Amino acid sequence: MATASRALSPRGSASDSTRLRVAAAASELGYTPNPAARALATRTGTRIAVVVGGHTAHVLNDPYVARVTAATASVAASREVGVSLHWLPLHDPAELGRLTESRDVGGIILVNPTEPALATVPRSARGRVAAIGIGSRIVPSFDVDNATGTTNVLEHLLVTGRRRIAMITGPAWLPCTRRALTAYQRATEAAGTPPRLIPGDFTATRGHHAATEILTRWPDTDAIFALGDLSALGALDALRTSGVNVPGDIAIAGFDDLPYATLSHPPLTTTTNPIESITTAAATTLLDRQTAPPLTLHPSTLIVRATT
Amino acid sequence: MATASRALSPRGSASDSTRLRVAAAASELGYTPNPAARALATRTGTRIAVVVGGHTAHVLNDPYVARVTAATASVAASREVGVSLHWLPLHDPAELGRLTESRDVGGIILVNPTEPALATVPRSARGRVAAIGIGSRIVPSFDVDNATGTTNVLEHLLVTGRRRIAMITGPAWLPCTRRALTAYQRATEAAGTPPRLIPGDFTATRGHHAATEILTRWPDTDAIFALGDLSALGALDALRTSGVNVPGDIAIAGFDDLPYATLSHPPLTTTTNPIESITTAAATTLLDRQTAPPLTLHPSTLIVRATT
DNA sequence: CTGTTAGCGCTTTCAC
DNA sequence: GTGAAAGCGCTAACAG
Repeated sequence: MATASRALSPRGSASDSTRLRVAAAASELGYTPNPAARALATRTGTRIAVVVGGHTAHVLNDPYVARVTAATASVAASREVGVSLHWLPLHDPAELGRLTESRDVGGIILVNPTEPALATVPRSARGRVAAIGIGSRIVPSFDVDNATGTTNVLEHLLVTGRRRIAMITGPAWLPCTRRALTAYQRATEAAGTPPRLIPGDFTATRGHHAATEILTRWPDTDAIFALGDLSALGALDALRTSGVNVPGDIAIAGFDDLPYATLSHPPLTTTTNPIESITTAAATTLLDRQTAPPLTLHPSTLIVRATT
Repeated sequence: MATASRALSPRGSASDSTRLRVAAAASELGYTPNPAARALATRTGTRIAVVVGGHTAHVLNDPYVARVTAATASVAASREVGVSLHWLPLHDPAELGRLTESRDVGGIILVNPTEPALATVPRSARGRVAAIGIGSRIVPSFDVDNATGTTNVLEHLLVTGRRRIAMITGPAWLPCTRRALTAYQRATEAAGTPPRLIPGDFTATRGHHAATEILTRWPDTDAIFALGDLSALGALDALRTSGVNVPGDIAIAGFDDLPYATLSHPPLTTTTNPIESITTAAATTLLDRQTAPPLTLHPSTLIVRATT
C-alpha cells in the first residue's frame, strides 16, 4: 500500500523494478488515484481559489476575470484540482483571511489586490498565495509589464511626432493604473511635454466622456493613450462623432489588444496584455509549490495598427 | 462526533436542542468543515469539470468558454467545490468516459457537445452530467433559445421591410447552429423569401469574407443575419469597405450581444445570449443533485440598435 | 529500499 | 434521538 503510493509518486523512493511492477499492476486494475483522499491525508487542499478584489460583486462577471479563471481551471485540471471564484470586497478584506484558513484551499490567486487587502494575508500563508497585480513581502506578484508597455506606446507616439499626449487612466485604486501613470509622467517629463490626465474606469462609456473632456480642456491634444482598449474604442467613437480625424488630427492607442481592437475604424493601435500566460505562471507556481521571485513581469508588446 | 455531523447537516435527524447546542459549540471553536474529508466519506467528488467539445485545444482560450467557466466557479465557490476545465477532442471523445469514472469529479458540464460525444456518457452518470448545448436521454440540456432568438431577429428584419435575408451560420458541427438554421429556413419559407446561406465559424475574419461572398453571389441582398456578433461585426466591416450603406442598403444583425456590439458604427442590432444564467442553472442543478427537465431554454431578447 | 501501522476529518451503519 | 465504531483511500512515520 505504502509502497504503491511511493512508487506512483515522482518523489517517493522506490527501486525502478518495483516502480515498474506497481505501474503495471495499476494500469492492469484500472487504478485511479483519489485526490480527495490524498488531500485529506496531506491536508494539502482540494482546490485553488481565484479571489478578485473589487467594490461590487459585479467583478465576477468581468470578461478579464473570466479569462483568469479559465486559465487557472485549465492548469488545475492537469493536477486534478478545482478552482473556485470569489469576490473580495475591498472595503472589508477579511474574507481573504477566512480563505487562507480554509483547510481545503490549497492556493489563492489574488486578482487586483490592494495594499490593505495584501496586508490581511497572514505570514503563514506564504507560498500559498500569488497575486495578479501588485504583491507584497509574502505574496509574489505576476503581472504584465505595465510600465514598459506604457513607455513603448508613448515612445511610439513621440516618434511619430505627437507632442501633446493625453492619457485616460484606469480606476485610481488599481495599482496597475499607478504604475502606468508613473511611466506616463516619466515619459512626458523627459519629452518636455505637458501631462494631461483624465481618470477612467476601463469602460467604453467612460472613454467616450473622457475624450470629450480632453477635447474641451486641451483642444490642441494630438494623441490619446487609454489604459484599456474598451476606453480607447469609446474615445475613438467620441472623436468620430466630433468630426475629429483619427489619426490625422489625433492619434489613439489602447492597452490589452482585445479581439475587437482589430475591428474598429481605423483598427486600434494597442499593446498586449498576455493575461493567460501570466495566470498560467501564477497557477503553476502555486500548484507545484515552487517559490516564486517577488515579481514576475510578462512583456507587453506594441501592436501598431491604424489609429496612430 | 456523529451527532455533530447529523446536527450540522440539514437532512440529519437531530433534536432542535442539540442542533442549537452543536451550532453554538461549532462557532465557539471556529469549526470549519473539511470538504476533502466529506468528499472521501461520501465519495461524492471534490470538483466539477467543465468539458468543452472542440477540434483543437484552442477552445480553452475562447472567451465564451471562459465565461462559462467563471460562472461555474462562482456558484461552485458557495458549495466549497472547485472547477476544472478540459478539452474534449471531438474526434476522440473517450476522455469524457474517463472523467465520468473519476472518483473526484462530482459533476460535469458539457459545453457544445455533439451527438457522438453524448453517446459516450454512460447511463450510470445520469444526474452528474449537464450540457450547455444539446443534451441526450441521460444528459439534460441547458441552452439559449436559439430558435426563438433567430425567429425574433428575422421577424424584425421582415417587419422593417427586408426580404432578401442572408445568414452567416456557425460551424456546421455545432448543434446550436443547426437549430438556428432550422428557424431561418422556416422563417424564410413562411415569408416566401429565398434562403441564402454562408457557413461561418463565429470569427470576425470569417464574417468579413462571408459578407464579401454574399455581395458577389447575391448582390440584391438587403439584410445579413450573422450567428455571433463577431461575425456580424466582421461583415459590417466588409460592407463598409465595399461602400455599402448600413442599414440603408443592407441591414445587419448579430447574435450574442457582446460588449463590442454597442461600439460599432453603427451600433449593432443583436439578440442576447444569457450564458451566465444558463451556466448558473446547469451548475446549480448538478451541485444540488436536482433532477432537471430534459431541456431548459433561456430566452434570447432582441436588442435593436442601428444596423437594422 | 520496503512493509506495517496510524491517522487525515468526515459520514454511516448499528446498537442502545 | 444519540453514542460508539468502522471505514472512505490515501500518505507519513516508523521499523525493519
